[in-house]
Order: sequence, then C-alpha cells, then structure tokens
Amino acid sequence: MPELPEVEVIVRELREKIPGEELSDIQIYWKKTFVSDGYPLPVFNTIHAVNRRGKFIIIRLNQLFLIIHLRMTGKLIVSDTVPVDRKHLQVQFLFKSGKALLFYDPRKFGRIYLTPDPEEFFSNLGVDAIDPQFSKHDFTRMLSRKKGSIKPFLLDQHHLAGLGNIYVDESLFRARIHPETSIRALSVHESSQLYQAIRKTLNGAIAHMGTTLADYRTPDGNSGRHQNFLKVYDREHETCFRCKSVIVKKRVGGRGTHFCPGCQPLKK
DNA sequence: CTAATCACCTGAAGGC
DNA sequence: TGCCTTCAGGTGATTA
Repeated sequence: MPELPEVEVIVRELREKIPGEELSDIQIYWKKTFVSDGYPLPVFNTIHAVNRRGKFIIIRLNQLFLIIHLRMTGKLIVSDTVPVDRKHLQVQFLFKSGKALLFYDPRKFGRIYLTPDPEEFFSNLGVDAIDPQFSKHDFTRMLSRKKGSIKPFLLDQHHLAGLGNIYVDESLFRARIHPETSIRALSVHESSQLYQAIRKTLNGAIAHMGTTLADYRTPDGNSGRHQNFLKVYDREHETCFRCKSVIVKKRVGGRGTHFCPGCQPLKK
C-alpha cells in the first residue's frame, strides 16, 4: 500500500509522537514480521529519532535501529493505551508512559528489522526519489546505462527508492510518457520531464497526506486525500482530465498499469 | 542483464 | 446466500 509519500507522512507524525519514549515491553504475535537477526530485543531502549529512506521507516534506539517496511497492508498506530483492537496486530511496542506503538498487517508481508548498521542494511537500495542531492543529471546518467521498459525500471528500488505502482503511473502520465516506452527511446527532454514529474507527483501527494484507497492510515488513524487527485491510477474506463480519452488499464511488467492513450502514445 | 513466474498472506469484489 | 476466481498499494528468489 504505502509508497514514499505515505511513508513520509507516517514518519512526520511519528516524529511528533514517539521520540523520548522508553520501551518497556515488546510482544511479537507473528514471528516472521520481526527479524531480529540475532540481536537482543531492545527493551528499555529510548526512541531517539525517526527517519525515512525510500519506503523504509528508520527508528533510532540506543545502539540499534528498527527498520520498518509496511509492504502492502502494514500499518503503524500510536495509541495512548494498550490496544483494544487486536485483529491483525502482529507486533506491539509498549512504552513506560503507557502509550503503545502498534504494527497491524492483515497480509503479514510487512517486516520490522533490527540492525546496528543502517548504512550496511541499505547498501543495495537506490537513491531516495526526492533526495535534494539527487539531480536531473544523476537521473539521466542512471537511465543511460539501462535498457528495457521505463515502468519496471521506475519500480525497481535498486535504482530509485520510493516509487510504487500508483506514483509510477501518475508520474508517467504527468510526463506524457507511455509506461512501455523503452528507456533507450527516451529523449533528453523526456527524461528531464520525467524527473520533474516524479518530484512534483511525490511532493503533491505528501501535501495531500498520501493516497488512501483502502488500508492506508496515518499513525493517528487519519486517511489521506490524494486519492481525490489521481489522474490515471484507479481510473480505468474514466475520461482523461487533460484530453478526454478513455483511461486504459493493462499489465506491464506484471503490474496493473493505468495510462491515457491520448496523452501517452507509445513511440517505442 | 532483462523478463516472467512464483511465493509470501488475507480480504474484497465480481461472476455465476 | 454461497462458491470460485481474480486482484491488490511490494519485493525477493528462481528460472528462462
């Protein structure tokens, strides 16, 4: 479910709520969710900071870091009390203050990793898609070394980290590029448009607090609003706001892909 | 290297 | 109402 914008909104909210909290207990209800890698459970540690890289949430403790990936249906909730709703609760962190950080995940794909070394943990992860250090030139250079279709490339977190199925489709629409366009066929101008489109799309979604299609909620339990601003994703058979063509959905790289055949013609 | 498929899980939605 | 199939915001492993 959550892509970079949703994770960013979650991180901002967590940052308001949990730094300074001291862990008093950790309960793991679904073993595979919590990957301790042999390190002791960080009970009695303090939460020092909350950050993000791509779709990962990074929580700094005393010596170790909790690194969380929500995958499809993971949800973090900050509660003032021990949980009332325990359905799909996979991991529970209790604090000395009485508050709790709860990890819910119906599909159980999400993971919480424990590591002393985030740099090492992220050694194969691409650059964050809205990292200010990541330039248009870096992007075109990255593209020049690759072939294949543009959409699978954008989804691959080893290159750019943070885009998922919704925002790839939205970014390609904004840049007027067909998702099956071969990377080698992209002009310098198109690459540049795509770079801008990705940033505008992600930052716009953050401003709307993310996209809630079904499960996504912030740690306060709030929905996002960006679902009301989607241009192609989840709009199959509807009319393009820009050219009035009918939005198409087809499989590209194994993923349901939405685009406007009028605005995004395939040039190959 | 790229592409396709499966695996991991559950729930919602659509067809009959 | 119920059964069956398909699909879902993700990603890693395996196999052509």
